[in-house]
Amino acid sequence: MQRNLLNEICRHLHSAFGPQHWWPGETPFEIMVGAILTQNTNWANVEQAIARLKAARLLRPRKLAGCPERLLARLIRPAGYFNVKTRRLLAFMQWHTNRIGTGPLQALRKVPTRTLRKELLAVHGIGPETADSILLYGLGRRVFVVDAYTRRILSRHGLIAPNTSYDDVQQLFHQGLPKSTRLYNEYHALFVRLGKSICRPKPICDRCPLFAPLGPPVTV
DNA sequence: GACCAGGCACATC
DNA sequence: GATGTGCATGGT
Repeated sequence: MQRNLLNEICRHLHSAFGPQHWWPGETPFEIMVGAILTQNTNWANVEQAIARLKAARLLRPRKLAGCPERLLARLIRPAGYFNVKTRRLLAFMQWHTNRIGTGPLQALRKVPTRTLRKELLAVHGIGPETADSILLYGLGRRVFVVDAYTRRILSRHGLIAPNTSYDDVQQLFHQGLPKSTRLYNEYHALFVRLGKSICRPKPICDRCPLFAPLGPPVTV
């Protein structure tokens, strides 16, 4: 792919859709929990689960870490896969307790992103997309999140092969975009925005705004 | 009733 | 290494 084509696409998406203000969440901890709950799940369902956790006053590290499995499963039920996600959340809480505890996130400042990513990927139920969502949106690290929409859109337009690996797609973004956490945040959200509007798994998106003329450059 | 949604682990070949 | 399958709810 041409080096600056990706950048142009992202800028065009921004001019078409505007800023997305991601990730929806009041605290980094809520964002991290949401990243696990949203696995293969509609965000509206996740919101219900998060609201139930909040109502139960469990959306805080110490409380969630000590929450009995059955109660947690009952509360996150609207998010689907509730038994699976209960185990994943509690596995994540073990990492969170060991690494962060109830202290300030500032304490993580000196830990390299590479190290944190490796640790997260070792947690049961956390794969590359979830790890990168936690790193980017929860911890403010400069990693691009590659999700199903991003891969689908790029592959539909012949910009990548359908079976391109997660890490290879991520590399394209890391190499093709200015190295900016803010841009990575905004551009990933924009790919999801575009994907939600027109790029479903089955129908081919022949009205994709990516094919519209590029607008003027936009400062993000 | 069918399809879809901001994945991942595990079994099997 | 590649492919298939289970996990589950709620909205359209």
